[in-house]
Amino acid sequence: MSWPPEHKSSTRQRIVEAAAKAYREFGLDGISTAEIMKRAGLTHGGFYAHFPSKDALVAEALEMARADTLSEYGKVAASTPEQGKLLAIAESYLSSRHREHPETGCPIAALGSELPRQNPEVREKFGTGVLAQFATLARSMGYDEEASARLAAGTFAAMVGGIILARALPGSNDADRFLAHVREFVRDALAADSAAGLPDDGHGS
Amino acid sequence: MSWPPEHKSSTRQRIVEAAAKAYREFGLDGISTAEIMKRAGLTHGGFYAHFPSKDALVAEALEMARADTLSEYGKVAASTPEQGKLLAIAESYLSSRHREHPETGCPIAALGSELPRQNPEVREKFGTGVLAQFATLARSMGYDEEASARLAAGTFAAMVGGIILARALPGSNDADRFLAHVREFVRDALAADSAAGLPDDGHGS
DNA sequence: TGTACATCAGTGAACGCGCGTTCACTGATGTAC
DNA sequence: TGTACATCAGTGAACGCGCGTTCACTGATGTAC
Repeated sequence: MSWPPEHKSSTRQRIVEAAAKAYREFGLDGISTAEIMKRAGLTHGGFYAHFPSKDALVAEALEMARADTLSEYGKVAASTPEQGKLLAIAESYLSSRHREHPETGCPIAALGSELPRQNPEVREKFGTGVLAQFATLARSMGYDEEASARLAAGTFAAMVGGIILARALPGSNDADRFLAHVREFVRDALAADSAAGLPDDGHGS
Repeated sequence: MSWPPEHKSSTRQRIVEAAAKAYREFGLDGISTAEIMKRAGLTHGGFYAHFPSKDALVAEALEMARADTLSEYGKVAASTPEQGKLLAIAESYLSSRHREHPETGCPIAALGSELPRQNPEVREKFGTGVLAQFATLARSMGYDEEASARLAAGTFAAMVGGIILARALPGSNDADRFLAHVREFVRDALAADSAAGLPDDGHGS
């Protein structure tokens, strides 16, 4: 053992971090392992000393990006009273800042439509993480189970779709106006629901 | 002029159709021009007699997919009374069938997160189309302008995000349950809003 | 304390392969006579 | 009506190029004495 044991693992960590950022910025097919290694301060030859394949790096990078995003919105939730957590997360997510910075934002918004085409390992790992994250989110909402699943699902969908659509629009003015409309929509939807009362699931129609 | 004039243009049409379907199924980087030509019943060499570059085909294929999707939901709207059009479109969009068939579905749901990374021509053309389509949708809703922009934006976001998330989840049971929750969320949101009255924009808080 | 050594993280050249693109050619078509 | 011809849609081989991956080598490190 000639190197400090933490040396290799910290290098590995640096590669995963570089990948998590670069994949969100350029897409899973938009940046090479060589370029990622370069961004981690290394040459491409050493890649396979750390990972068995590119797909293995993709899986780890997605996992890191997802966990980072979760913890970021966990902080938002922590500083908000019980009833307002979901709305606070949604408004923070549906921001111009998030729209402008995919590389540090939610990996589902940055890479969502590429996920179904990844190999089964990558897809299953990430999908399971998303599902668990979503269930945790829903349960912490303070509604009964059926109502929280509905509110969390709808809000989550509007968040992801809102950012993806805003990024697809040409011109930041239209994009920001669109985002503002989605925030208002979510705010009204959550307000209407909590006004309808908590014990009952407040289900209209 | 030795060939009937419509011959070349119908071949070209066949290529665009094959591309529109294949890109939605495999992604913009997931299928080669050679394979698309094969699916159109041709060999790859002839590609550049029809298009100046792959990007040109991408732009046309996205445009066709977008227009097709618009007209499909236009039919749904046409067979629904004024107040229910938006909800009818959303429920049809947020279906298991749509989740299972990206290749004939909405190109934003299939390719949304790849769009910001396309070249400016492709991005601008498609983004402008989406914006125009969205504006048309909003105006035909029968609400006042501000309210329709808000409802159309939020519903549109929930539609796109709902399908993308459902496709990212592992296992069709969880995916379909998620889609059902998003449909309920949208239904409640639209019902709450129309209950709040039309002349005023029904805007809470 | 200083030197020889074994380890192994990292280097850099090379490999197939598939891609977008190019181009000389082929052969089916409608036209001229 | 039949034949020679010009046109051009489509063919298929070839081209660079960048990618993921492999591998023989280098040189910085901690250890043994």
